[in-house]
Amino acid sequence: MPPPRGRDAARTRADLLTAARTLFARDGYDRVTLRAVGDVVGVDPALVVRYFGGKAALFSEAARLEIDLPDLRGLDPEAMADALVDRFVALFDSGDHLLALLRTAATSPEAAGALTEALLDQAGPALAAVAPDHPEERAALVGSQVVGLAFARHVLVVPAIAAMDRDRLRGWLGPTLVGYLTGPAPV
Amino acid sequence: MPPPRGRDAARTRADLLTAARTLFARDGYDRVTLRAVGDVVGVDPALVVRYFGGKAALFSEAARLEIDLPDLRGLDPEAMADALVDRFVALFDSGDHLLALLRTAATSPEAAGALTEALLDQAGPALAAVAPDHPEERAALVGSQVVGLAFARHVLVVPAIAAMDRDRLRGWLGPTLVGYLTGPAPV
DNA sequence: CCGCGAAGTCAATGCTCGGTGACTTGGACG
DNA sequence: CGTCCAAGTCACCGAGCATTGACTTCGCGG
Repeated sequence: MPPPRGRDAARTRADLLTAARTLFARDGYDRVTLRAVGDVVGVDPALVVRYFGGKAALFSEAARLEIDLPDLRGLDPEAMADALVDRFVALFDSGDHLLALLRTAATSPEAAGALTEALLDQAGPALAAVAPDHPEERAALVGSQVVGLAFARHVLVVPAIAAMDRDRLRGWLGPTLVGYLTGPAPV
Repeated sequence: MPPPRGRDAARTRADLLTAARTLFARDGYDRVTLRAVGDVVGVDPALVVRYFGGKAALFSEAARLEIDLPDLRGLDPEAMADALVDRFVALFDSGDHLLALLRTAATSPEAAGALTEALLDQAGPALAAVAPDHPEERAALVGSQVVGLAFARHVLVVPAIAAMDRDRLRGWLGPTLVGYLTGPAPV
């Protein structure tokens, strides 16, 4: 049993935020109710709107994404593949931010914009830095495979993909991602 | 102006179905209302539940997916790549079934199951037929890239990807898909 | 021209949700 | 021990939704 919840606004706020993130990651924006968020923490739903201003604001704070790709320049292909897969897999295997954003992006243009922006503005430059040409296309293709993997693994839960450990993911996806980034462009 | 809607149940039903499919593809299950579906056709929402039994039944009829992959056996890699990309791109570039299912799968376990099942049971065997080993993993990886592409192109609308024509998609994705299917497996 | 069944309408019901504002309670501090 | 403000609660809107069942209207066959 956790210590019997003192009246600590900062702690309550933080608890609400992580509870919301978990629920958003599992159910998506529309199907999460402020009542449910409050229940998880054991607090009245009105507090949620008091602390965050409303459901939309709660979401945008809970789903803020930080991709933090390492510098890929100078890495040999193998190392680059490992770095990419490791970082992206960590992003959706541990941490609910990406999943919350992904689930919600499917039906909310704002969330879709936020996810696209995170992918393009945060991961984009690091990816483009090692692309010999067509940097936007290459970065976007990497993003598409990452998003597809996250979807298959956590939303669809395709058994063959959900069962892969990180090594296996590295083995399959590494070549694809590095190929998109540094391989030859079509015609 | 279309002919002033006679009282034709079959036609009304069909119109409702395609209207629903379009809306589901654009907004996802939760954000589509039976009122909206009725409005598109110019008919009372109660008719929708009369004809289909309810919103859930309407969706599952509207989003029924037929993937219809051609036989890939005996094709050289280039031809196989073209066949795969062409079919999958057609599936989400023209036709709302896949998009409706994809948008909804993000937040509905039933829709997620339906999409997974379509991918595995319909496309799976055709893909597995040309896989030298690990057929489930290979088919699932193809599926993950296809889903990611659909998501990036139609949900996120990443400019670099939304702008690609079919030839360019073939050039970028063909090698990846064929690589997943017939390339060497990791270690 | 009439009547009857199918096609479509209408109003109402019950539910859930986000958000609001007045209220109560806890605890730190003097 | 008492005061006082922040932390938390409570009851309550107003809106939107799917679904229901009784009603009305169209149009075809006789």
